[in-house]
Order: sequence, then structure tokens, then C-alpha cells
Amino acid sequence: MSPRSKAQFAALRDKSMAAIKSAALELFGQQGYHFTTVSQIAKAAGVSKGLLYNYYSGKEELLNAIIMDVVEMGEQFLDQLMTAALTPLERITAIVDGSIAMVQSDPHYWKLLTSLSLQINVLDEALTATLKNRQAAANARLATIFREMGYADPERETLHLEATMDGMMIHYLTQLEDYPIQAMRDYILQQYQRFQKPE
Amino acid sequence: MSPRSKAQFAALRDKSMAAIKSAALELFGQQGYHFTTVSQIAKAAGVSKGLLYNYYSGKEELLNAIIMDVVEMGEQFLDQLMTAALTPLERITAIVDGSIAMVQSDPHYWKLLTSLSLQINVLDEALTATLKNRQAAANARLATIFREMGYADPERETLHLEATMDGMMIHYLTQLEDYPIQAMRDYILQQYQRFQKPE
Amino acid sequence: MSPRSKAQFAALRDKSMAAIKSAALELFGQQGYHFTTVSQIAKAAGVSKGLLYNYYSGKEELLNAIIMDVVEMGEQFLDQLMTAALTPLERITAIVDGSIAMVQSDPHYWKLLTSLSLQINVLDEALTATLKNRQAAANARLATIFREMGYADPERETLHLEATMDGMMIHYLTQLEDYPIQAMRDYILQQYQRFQKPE
Amino acid sequence: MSPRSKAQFAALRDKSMAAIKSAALELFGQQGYHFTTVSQIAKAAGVSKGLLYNYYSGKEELLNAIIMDVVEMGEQFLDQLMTAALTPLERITAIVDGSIAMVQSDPHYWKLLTSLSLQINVLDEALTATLKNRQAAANARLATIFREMGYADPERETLHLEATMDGMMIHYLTQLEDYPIQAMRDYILQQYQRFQKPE
DNA sequence: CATGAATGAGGGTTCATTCAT
DNA sequence: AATGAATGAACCCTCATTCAT
Repeated sequence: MSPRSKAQFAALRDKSMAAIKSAALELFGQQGYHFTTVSQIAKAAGVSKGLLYNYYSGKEELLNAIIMDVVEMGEQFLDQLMTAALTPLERITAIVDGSIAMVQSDPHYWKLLTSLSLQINVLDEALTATLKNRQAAANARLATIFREMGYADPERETLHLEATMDGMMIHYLTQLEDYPIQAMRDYILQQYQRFQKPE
Repeated sequence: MSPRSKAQFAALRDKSMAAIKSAALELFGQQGYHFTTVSQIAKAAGVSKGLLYNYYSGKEELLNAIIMDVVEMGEQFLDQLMTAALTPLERITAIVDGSIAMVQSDPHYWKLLTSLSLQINVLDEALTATLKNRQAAANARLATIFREMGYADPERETLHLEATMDGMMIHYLTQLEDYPIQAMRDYILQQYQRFQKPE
Repeated sequence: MSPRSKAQFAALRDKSMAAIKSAALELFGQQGYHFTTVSQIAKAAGVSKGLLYNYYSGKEELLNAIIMDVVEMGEQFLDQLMTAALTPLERITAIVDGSIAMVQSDPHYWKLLTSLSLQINVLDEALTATLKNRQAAANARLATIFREMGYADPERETLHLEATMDGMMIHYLTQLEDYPIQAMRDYILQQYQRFQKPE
Repeated sequence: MSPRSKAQFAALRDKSMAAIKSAALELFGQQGYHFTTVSQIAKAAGVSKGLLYNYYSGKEELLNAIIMDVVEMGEQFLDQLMTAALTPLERITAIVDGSIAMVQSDPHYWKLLTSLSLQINVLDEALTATLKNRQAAANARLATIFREMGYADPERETLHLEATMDGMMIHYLTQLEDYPIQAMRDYILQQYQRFQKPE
């Protein structure tokens, strides 16, 4: 019936949406959310401003879409890791190394995310709530690893690892090659390697 | 009719500048840097926009001035702490507790500062460089504490403490009363309490 | 596989055009002409924007088509009334009551039409001229009623009735149930009932 | 204290606000509200767009301000008329003639107002409510005239006169010199001249 | 006949900054 | 030292319309 099939329309749409998201991610990461204009994004994506607004209700929704994409990528990473046949220590090592790799491969973007999470009036409440829930779920999974290792308070251990990792990350993001990230990584993992399960 | 003395002018000037900085700090903290307008600051400070521009070349310089104030406050705190008659462990405890107290007393403001430090194009290069130097100096002083305690690699220990502290802070700033900051504080300090100086 | 007959195509076409006009009428009436978008009309009519532009050269022509429909409905009503076997007073009563009934049955729509007739740059000149002619023709028919009744100046009487009716309508449209439209109707008709044909 | 006195600032401000309102009134009247852009208004007023927004929160508030100005002019006219030493018939004559003169002197503007009162989503609720109240107050004053003349139902007579007047006005506004407004005026007043106070 | 992706000119609005006094 | 009126560039967003298929 249709001159273009549904699938053709969908392909067109998906392509444009992906181009827009990709351009926005790049620019938000490089310049920051507030300093990036919708015009810049449209131009970088090779589409008109109007088309951008056909697919995203505004600059903020575009940001939300990007963040959700990344959240889901992170969860898939954690899924794979938790279902793989690994010892607890190997899992932790994979998490630490995976996190470092992610941040190293796209530091601008992680600056953006961390910064946004601390800003007021930028992320809308619905998204903030979602992120909180997802974070809690991830924490619970991490805690099972420490429980398996025999830690007395796995939840506290989870929070401690996350604090150290996130702190390390913001220092790395601020200083980049001046920060001894590999040495820090080794030092963090050392503690878990030395841990002896109490009788 | 008698002209005001130079001292009187200086007093007026200092009072206005302080009012401006105070108003800006308050508003930046509550609303974020980008969502705070110069007009709002001037109105809150009880001065005209024109006067604000007499004292500060713009919104950004005002931000810089505020940040430098805080940096100096932090350094004074560290000064007092390092010259007081304390054991190394007491010093570390004071640093940890002092940091937590500061963040708890004005979380909005620390959200702002942390967020800004991760944003690009907001803080100018000169200020960024200054902050880096000051941070390095503070690190060196912290390292002396760990050296005194007998740690094998005091610099690494400093970075580790800072990472854990900063990570904890951003989690606290994001979750506030949902974050068990006291328990984390105890756990962090525990490690230093248990440390045995190698023979 | 057999191609559709011309009649089938025409039926499809008429159905789509009617759906579009109906949707447009509804939306223009509810939201006003300016606040209704072509996309909304197409969606409400269940057709694509492209198809809408196949049938109507744009938003304005669609409006014109709707207005012409109503003009023709009004003329048919007048036709029936003038050819029916009625006394002059019955005719006037029917006109007054018919007008009130029409406006009461769809006040949003009549708000729209009245408002449009007063706006500049919305209705194009050709349509405005047409409306003027049709109005003049209707006036002439109305005047015959008053002439039949023996009024000295039937044209003036026509203008007077129309002014009173239209004024009453805009007050009704503005105030709706707060306006005593039935009492006004009675009062208007009373004057014609009391009129005595001069010898 | 101030480099410009308060009065000087106020004069500057009032001059600009008046220029803006005057330009807006002119353009709204000529082109209609929706077809007039803020840029056009600013240019016609000889000020920047920014200044316009210093004084009016937007296009709509500017419209509201203009409407309120006119409402108050109308009320002043009615005030003068009601306090002057006139017979009831002279008062009515003055109201009719005054209304016609107002509409004749600025037809575009009255087209605008009438059209707006019938449009949805244009005038905000607060203004609509205010206009309703003012209209009711004006009606009450008009009714006192008819009461004084001895009409059995002065309120109804008021509504009737207003309907006829407003209807006549929209016909005049639509047809201008083609509409026999003086003849209509005479015919309307004739009815009141002939009225005999019942015993 | 029918689709909806794509356009782009132009709209209303904001706000850091300047400047005459 | 101090004011606030005035600027204008740039922003986000809308929507009637076109067009390849």
C-alpha cells in the first residue's frame, strides 16, 4: 500500500535518530550540555533542526535518551560479567578494569555524566529516579560478589569500592595522563586479593 | 559636603564586593551556575548591575573569585591542622571529619564546585592551573602524615584516601540522607587505625 | 489486481476529503484556526499530511472550503424556509429560532467563523467577496418578508434585525449559559408581532 | 545619590513603554495579533526587542496592557457621561454617538478587540474575568438610564441595545463605507424617542 | 492514491554586557 | 561610586510545506 514500506520508513527514522544521538553525545561530551546548541547538533548530525524536533521533544529529552542508552550498555556489561564462569575476584577485577577502560575510551562523555549528576535542574526527576533504581540494582549484584567472598558487610564493601572507583575516576578525568590510574587500580585490587575469608 | 576619605570608599567597596560574592555563592549553589543570572545576583546583593560590573569583569570572574575564597579557606583549615599538636592518626581523623562537616553544612555549594571542576569551558585555564597547583601542594602535606606513620608509598596512600573521600562525597551529595556517611567514615578510618608500622 | 474503477477512486477521494474537512472543522472550532496545526488535522482525519496536501493546497484553502460548506448550508435553510407555506411572521420566527439553534448546537464553531470574519489576512479576498455577495442576496430575500408585512423601509428593517441578531449571538458566544438568549429572542420577536401594517 | 534621578529614570521608562504600547496597538490593529511579530513592534517603537521584554513579560502581556488601557478609557467616558447634567435620552444618544465615533476613528483596533473576545486561548483567564466584571458594571449603569425612563425591564433593554449596537458595529467594521451607519443610528434612537413612560 | 521523513524560515524569548548620566 | 535603561546576538522551538518513493 505504502509507497515506502513500513520497514523502509523505520530504517530512515532509525538512521536519523542514531545520527542525532551520536552527534549529541559527541558534542555534549566535548563542550558540555549547556554549551552545546541544538543547531550544532543538527549540523553535526547532517539533519535539519526541524527533524531533530520530530524525534526528540527538545534538548533535554535528547540528553535523557543518550543517558538511558549508556545505562543500558552498563547493565549489559554487568549481565555478561555476572553470568560468566568466573571466581569472585575475577569478577571484581573485570568490573574495575572494564570501568577504567570505559572511562579511558571516552573521557569527555564521563565528565559530562558525572557533572550532570551533580547539577540541579538539568536532569528531570523521572530520569533521576530511574537512575537511582538502576544504581541500587547494580549495587545489589555487586554485593553478592562480596558476600560470596565472605565479607562481613558486603553492602558496605560495595559502597566503599564504588566510592574509591568513582573518586579515582573524577581525578583521572580531571588530570588524565597525570594521574597514575594503573597504580591505583593495582592497589585497589590488592586489598581484595589479600582478603582472607574468616573461619 | 566633605569628600569621603579613601578609607571610607574602600570600606564601601569591600562591603559591596562581599555582598555580591555572598549573593552569588548562595544563588550559584541553589540554582546552579548556568541558571543564575547576573540580574538575580545584583538584586540579591542589593546593588545595581552596573556596580557589579565595576567590581567584577563578568559572571565568570565572579565565579572565580568565589572559588578562590573557598580554596583559601580550605588551605587555612589545613594550615591549622598541620601545626596543631596532634598524632598522625588524629590529623587524618580531623581531615576526614572536617571535610564531611563542610560538605554537610552546605551540600548545594559543594555540588556546584564538584560539578564545575568537571565541566569544560566554564572555569578558565588560569584558574584551572592554579587549582591544580594548590591541590598538588595539599597532597604533599597530606603525604607527610602518611610518611610519618610509616607507609611504604605515602603519595599513593594520599591519592587513595582522596579518591575514596571524593567518591564518598559525590555519593553523599547525590543521595544525601540516604547515604550512610557515618558508617563509611568509620570504615575508612578503621584501616588507618589498624595499620602497623613495619619494623 | 484489477484496477479500481474511476467511481471507486472518486468515492475514496470524497471520503478522505470529507474526513479532512470534518476533522479540520472540529479542531478549528475547539482550538482556533491559528492553534490548529496541519499535522493535527491529518492525524485526526486518519490520513497522511501528504494526502491532505493532495486535496487542499494548504491550511487556508481548507478553511475556505469549510466556510463555503457552511454558507451553502445556510442558503439551503433559507431556501426551504422561503418556499414553505408560511406567514411572514412565521418565517421570521423560523429564521430567528433556526439561527439560535445552529449557534447553540456548535458554539465553538460559530465563535471561529465570527472571529475570522473580523480578522485581516486570514480569509483571502476572493472568499471575502463571495461572502459579501451571498450576504447581500440573503438580505434581499429577508427584505421581501418585511416588504410583505408592510414595513416602510424593509431593507433598513433587515439590517436592524441582523444587527440585533448578530450582536445577540456574539454576546451569547461569549457568555453562553449566562446569557438570557430565550428572553432576548422573545423580546425581538415581540416587536414584529406587534407591528401594524399601516393603512 | 543616583547619577540619574529617580524621576529621570521613570521618564525614560514611561517613554519607552508608551512607545511600545503605541506601536503594538497600531500593528495589532492593522495586521491582527497573530500576524504581528515582536520584532515588528520593537522596530516600530524604535527600541530593541530586549527592552520590550524588560517591560512586558511577553507578547500576550503587552496585549493585556493595551486592552486594559482601552477598557479604562471607555470607563472614563462613561463616568463623564453619567455625571453630566443630561436627560436620559441625551445620555443614550451620547453613548450611541460616542461608540460610533470611537469605532469610526480606529476601526482596525475594534476589529481586533471584537475578534479577540471570540477567540480561544488568546486572552488569558484573568483578563477575561476582569473584562466580564467591567462589562457587568457598565451594564448596571446603563440600566439605570432605562429605569429612569420608566422601562418595565431595564436590564433586558440594556442587553437589547448592546446587542443591536455591537451587531451594527461588526457589520460596519466588515463593510465600512458600504454600511449605512448613520441611518441605523437614527433608527435605533427613534425607538427611545418614541417611548412613552407608562402611567 | 498515499506516506511520513525532511526542511528551513521565522517566531518568541533570554541575558550578559554596555553606557549615559 | 552607582544606577538601571538599553542593546543584540544567540538561543530553543514550531510548523506549513515539499518530496522521494
